[in-house]
Amino acid sequence: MAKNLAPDSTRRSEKSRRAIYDAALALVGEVGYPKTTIEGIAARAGVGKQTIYRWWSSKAEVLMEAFLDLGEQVNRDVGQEPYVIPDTGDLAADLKAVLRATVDELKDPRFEVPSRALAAEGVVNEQLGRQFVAKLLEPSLQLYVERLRSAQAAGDVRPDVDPRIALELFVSPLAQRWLQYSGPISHEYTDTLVDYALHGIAPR
Amino acid sequence: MAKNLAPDSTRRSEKSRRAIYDAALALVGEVGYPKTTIEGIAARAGVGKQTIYRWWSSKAEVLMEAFLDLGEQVNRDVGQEPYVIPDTGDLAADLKAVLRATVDELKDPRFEVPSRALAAEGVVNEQLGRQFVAKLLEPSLQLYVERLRSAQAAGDVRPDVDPRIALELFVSPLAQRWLQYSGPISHEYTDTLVDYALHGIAPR
Amino acid sequence: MAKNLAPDSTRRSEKSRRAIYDAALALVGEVGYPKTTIEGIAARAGVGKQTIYRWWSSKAEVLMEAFLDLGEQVNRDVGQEPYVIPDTGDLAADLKAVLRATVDELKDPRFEVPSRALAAEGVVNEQLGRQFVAKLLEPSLQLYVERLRSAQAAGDVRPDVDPRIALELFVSPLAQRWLQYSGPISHEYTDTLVDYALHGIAPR
Amino acid sequence: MAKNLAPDSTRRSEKSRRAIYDAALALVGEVGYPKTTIEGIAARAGVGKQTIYRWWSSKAEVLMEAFLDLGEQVNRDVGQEPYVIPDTGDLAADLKAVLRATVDELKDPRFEVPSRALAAEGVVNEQLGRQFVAKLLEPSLQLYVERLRSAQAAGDVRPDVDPRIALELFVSPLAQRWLQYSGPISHEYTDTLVDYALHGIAPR
DNA sequence: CGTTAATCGAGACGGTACGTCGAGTCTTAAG
DNA sequence: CTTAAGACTCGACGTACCGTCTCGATTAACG
Repeated sequence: MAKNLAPDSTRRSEKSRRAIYDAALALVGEVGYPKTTIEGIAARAGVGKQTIYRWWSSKAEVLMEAFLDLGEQVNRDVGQEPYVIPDTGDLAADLKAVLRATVDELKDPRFEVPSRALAAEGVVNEQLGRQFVAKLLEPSLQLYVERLRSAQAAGDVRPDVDPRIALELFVSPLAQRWLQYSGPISHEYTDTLVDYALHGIAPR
Repeated sequence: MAKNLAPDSTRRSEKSRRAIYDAALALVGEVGYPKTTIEGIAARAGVGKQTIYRWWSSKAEVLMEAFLDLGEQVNRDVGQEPYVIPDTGDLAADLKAVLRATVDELKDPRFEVPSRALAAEGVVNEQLGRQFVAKLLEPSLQLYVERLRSAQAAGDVRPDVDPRIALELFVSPLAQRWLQYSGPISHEYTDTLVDYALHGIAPR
Repeated sequence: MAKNLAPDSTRRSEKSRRAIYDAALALVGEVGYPKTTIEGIAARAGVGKQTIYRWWSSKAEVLMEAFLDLGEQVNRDVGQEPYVIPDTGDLAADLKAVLRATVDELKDPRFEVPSRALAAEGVVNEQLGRQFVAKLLEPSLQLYVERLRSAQAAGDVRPDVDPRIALELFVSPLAQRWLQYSGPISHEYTDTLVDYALHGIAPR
Repeated sequence: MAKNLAPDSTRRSEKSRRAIYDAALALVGEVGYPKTTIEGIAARAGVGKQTIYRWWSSKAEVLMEAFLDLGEQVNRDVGQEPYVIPDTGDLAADLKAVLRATVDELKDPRFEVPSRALAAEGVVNEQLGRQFVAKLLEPSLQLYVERLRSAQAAGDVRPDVDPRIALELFVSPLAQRWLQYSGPISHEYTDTLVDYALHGIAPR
């Protein structure tokens, strides 16, 4: 009997999956996350509702995969390197450059709506939140860890500093302002963050 | 004609308002935000749905006010000062103390569920997000601004530093870890943040 | 104690009563009986809801009184005689004339909507139905009874015939066709009814 | 697009339909028509409200079909002939017999409440009223038409009489008394109606 | 002829039902 | 066995009215 466990993924329709991803992202972009419904995604994708329920367990999960897929797709298109932090030897300049790029990306509506949607869901749904962090946030943060390690090797960062924590000094403020609308975001702002973070706010 | 705008707030039932606040907070605590419904709040409060719709325009708004009210209530009970940052002259120690208290509060389930709910809604609903910031977040942050200004006067913080930005160096990382489950939260962690923020991560 | 019983009718506002009658009839005419609401009547009459509930116990009752009042008003305007059945000595002609007038009245939209509303309510609400009959229907039927009695005296109707039943032979068919849309209504039709009723359908 | 028109009736759940008919009739019988609600029918039938709204557009329509179905069901149970008017050759006796049976039926509460409900709704809602007549009333009246035609052939009714009108002489008075509570209903009463109708009220 | 108690307009209140939407499950027919 | 389609039960939505209940602000009978 035991019929309901584990659909056979070898028989899965690739076309439907693509259509679902596309529909989900399009709808979230057009009407926002709360008004995006499974029913709506199915209709837009020309797919039965069951096809969605068979492979995903929630709207958030669909969107998460769609978003991840979008990322991979973009990466495949652009080149293989997902995106890296430059290492010119000038730590401050490198960090400022990356953060400026991040500021621009955060303001790109193509990414903004689904990112917010996922982030918001993650705040309230711990499981999804951890997934979001593991699959989307942490990989990016690891790039900073690496850059900071390299800076430690070059003597530009104190050796006793924990890079995973240090990076939060400039990344988290930006993240918070964006997430919570707690302040304006600009290149000057992130430049200032880098300066403060590198040298502290206490007088030398 | 124009009859539907602005109910007469002088005739508002205080008892109903209280009951609605209580029910909303209780339900959010018990079943979580998404499963908290207007219908449920009304039923629990022993109130007609219309009485909620008359005075609030969304579940989020109800919860926001309920939460604000809870804060005020607690403040009234405890004493008049909402809560302040000590100024012992030792900036690092003062900040560490407050942040440790914040860590504890963030883990208190009484506040955690509704806070998350509101924060999450604010991520996705800009209007509410800005309200959340203005009414709940910014007032707290202003306390840090004041403490940092005092530290600048005492020569413990460089005079060219913008306190509103500087405070984010230690507040935002904690906020992000809490909001996004992007890392563990502990007293050691916040102590470290203060140290890094005050003196920077670059060698002197 | 006993405060709620019997409002003091000497203090009753005549202006409000008139306004309520007018509003009720206007609304029933405009939107039909089911969409006519107490709230709507009150708003239209510029009257508090309580003023309606104080003096009437249901929508149907308001409408009934409004309709009765309308009748009296019309009678007052036209002349004192409500309306009578002529007695020219020619029974068939007299009945045909009255029924032709009735046909015309039934088609007058000014009376049709509220009459139907009341009649319908009376079908389902026995108390109101009996009131409707007693106050509106029976007085009219009594006129036929009198005319038939006079005809019996003149030898135009068999003396053993019960006039109260006899009148139904021509009145009820018209009433049913009108009430139930069970057939078209015309002067020819009522003429035929009178002929059949007077002489029967069996051959002599 | 155009998705909302015409649900696929081949996939309709027969079980739900039956349950809805049963619930509707039961509720109308128990609490009366005005207190019978779609919500109540759905709950009683163990059915989603949408399933009702999908297939019917109003409470009246549901009840109408339920009532029609009840009739068919009864007919199926009893025998194939719906019910006929006897033709013993004695027209008066035959009519009296049928009308006596009708009187009894009109007093049977099993039929009375829903019949009144439908009739009342039909008074005020022309579309439904005509449906009521077409599906329920007229078929019964046709039986009288046929019996009268047969009587005409036998020379018991004048050949120039229109049977469709003639039947109203005895049917409509009964109908009106029942519908409007305008008089008592009894076997003697209907007998009298038949006598009057057949021979007229004028002396021979 | 003021007093005062009831009625008045207004509308907030606790409720019930409305008709709609979407969730997630289940069934059917086609491939 | 998966798929598109969509009917099903369920529950919440936000709205409309119900009938009850305060509120001042008029009134109108009577003291």
